[in-house]
Amino acid sequence: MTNPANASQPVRVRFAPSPTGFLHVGGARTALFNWLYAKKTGGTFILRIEDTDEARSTDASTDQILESMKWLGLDWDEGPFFQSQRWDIYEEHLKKLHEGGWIYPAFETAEELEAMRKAAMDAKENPIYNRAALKLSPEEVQAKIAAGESYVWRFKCPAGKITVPETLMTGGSAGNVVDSEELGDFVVTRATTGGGFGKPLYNLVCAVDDALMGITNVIRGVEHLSNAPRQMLLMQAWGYDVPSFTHLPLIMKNGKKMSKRDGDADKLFPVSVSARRDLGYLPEATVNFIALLGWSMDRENDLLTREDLIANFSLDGLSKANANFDEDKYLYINGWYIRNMPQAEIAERVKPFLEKEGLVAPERGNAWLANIIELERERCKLLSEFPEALRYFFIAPATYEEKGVKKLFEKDGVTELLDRTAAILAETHPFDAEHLEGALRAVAEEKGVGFGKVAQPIRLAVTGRMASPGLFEVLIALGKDECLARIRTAISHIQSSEGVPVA
RNA sequence: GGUCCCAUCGUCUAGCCUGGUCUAGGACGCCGCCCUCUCACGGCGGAAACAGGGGUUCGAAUCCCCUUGGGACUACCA
Repeated sequence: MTNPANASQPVRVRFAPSPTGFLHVGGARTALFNWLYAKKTGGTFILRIEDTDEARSTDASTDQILESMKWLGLDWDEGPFFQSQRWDIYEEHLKKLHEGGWIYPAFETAEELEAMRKAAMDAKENPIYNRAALKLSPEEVQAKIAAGESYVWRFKCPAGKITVPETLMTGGSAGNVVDSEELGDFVVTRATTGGGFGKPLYNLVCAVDDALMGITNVIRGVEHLSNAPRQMLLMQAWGYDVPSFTHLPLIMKNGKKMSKRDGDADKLFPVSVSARRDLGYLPEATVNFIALLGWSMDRENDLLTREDLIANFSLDGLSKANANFDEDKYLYINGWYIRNMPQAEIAERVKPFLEKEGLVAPERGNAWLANIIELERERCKLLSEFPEALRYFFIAPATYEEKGVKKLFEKDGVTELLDRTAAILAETHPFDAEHLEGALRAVAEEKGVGFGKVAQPIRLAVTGRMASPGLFEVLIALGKDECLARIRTAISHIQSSEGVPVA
């Protein structure tokens, strides 16, 4: 086996997305693992944009990928490099391949190839190219080119078994052993005419760049496993060192590979990083969660900081089995970060989500805002849940939870209770937790009921809900006047002939 | 169809390479209890897995083979 280039050199890894859509969580994990490996080893993380498919690549996509990487905190040391700006380099390499007799033109049309493939499959054979073009004499080739026939360049795979320096998907061997004849003479350029080379294709540009950029470890999704031997053959044809390869297991969703083709159709569970961000997932939670897809730090801990990840990441700790994208766990981890973030920090992050829903109260001030966010944070697992959770602090309830209305407002004596409580509240000075508790306990005692019997109707009257943070905190945040107004509104609803409006 | 990869609780996984310490550990989810003005948070406890079959061995989740299951690739995309 070829000596991997990473024997003792400093680590150089890369993330090489194609800008044909957004960065999805699978790509993010690939980027993260590369980034982590670089950080852990003190190596270099390179970003390369694989935009050789001019028909499908867009600048908007590149922008979105870069933005998502930044949001995740995956900063790169070199790049971004764009393959579309490196045509000359690939042309040079094509020339070398040609001079070395490694490539040859093949004239079959796509339709012919498709028919051959189908025939091979029907005959239960491996559908690889039959090398018909290789049997053409130089004169025949010249004649076809002169006649303006379209052709592609194919790489002539040498016979024999080759061992790709793969670290993970080895099938129990020292590397990934493949019979190069089963690879087929793969295509390295797009179709062209007139004797030139045509635009280079993925396997070629990837091999050139990985070699030229001095990549020591190619870490990418397992869907590229079968490309590794081809890229290795190419690198060897040029006389370059071959990096070591680590092919990551797939991230599955609903039993199949999670792909950007799945899109963000599912509004609750989109696959793009940017849509997750808009839903209120945190970058630290996202990084933590995707790191756990195919890797684990130890047998105990799942809540990992970026520092934990860097300090403990290792290619040896990688799992080979495909990982299922567990939404529940993602949500749990996100909630954990929301709960454990510094107070000022969480307030800053929630603010834009509130503003987007028009929930602003400049007259209350920033301290008040931070306070109410603090009150609800343990009930929210996504930043986008805050607007609904905090709505009653900004707007008096127009409706009341139906279950609560039945259970609390339709009970005998509730108006008296509410009325009495309002009266006591009105006399409570100062309006703080200590005095509030004294006041409400006094009402409970006076009525001969448990404390909850007093607290619950008040909560429903003031928030419209059955559940909320501690009642005193809510009342204080709202202020005495607002509380009294809401209680009176509730009473009038209960007494009105139309009944209480329910949600 | 061909080639290749993979296989521990429902899910993410530890353990597997270097067989015995595994009556298989943790986490999410689920259930129960506690805390409690509700919800949530938190605490405690519970149910829950080595895909099946053959070997090798004194001994296998760990090594080998087969079966089954899942997946990827099979483009003049990346």
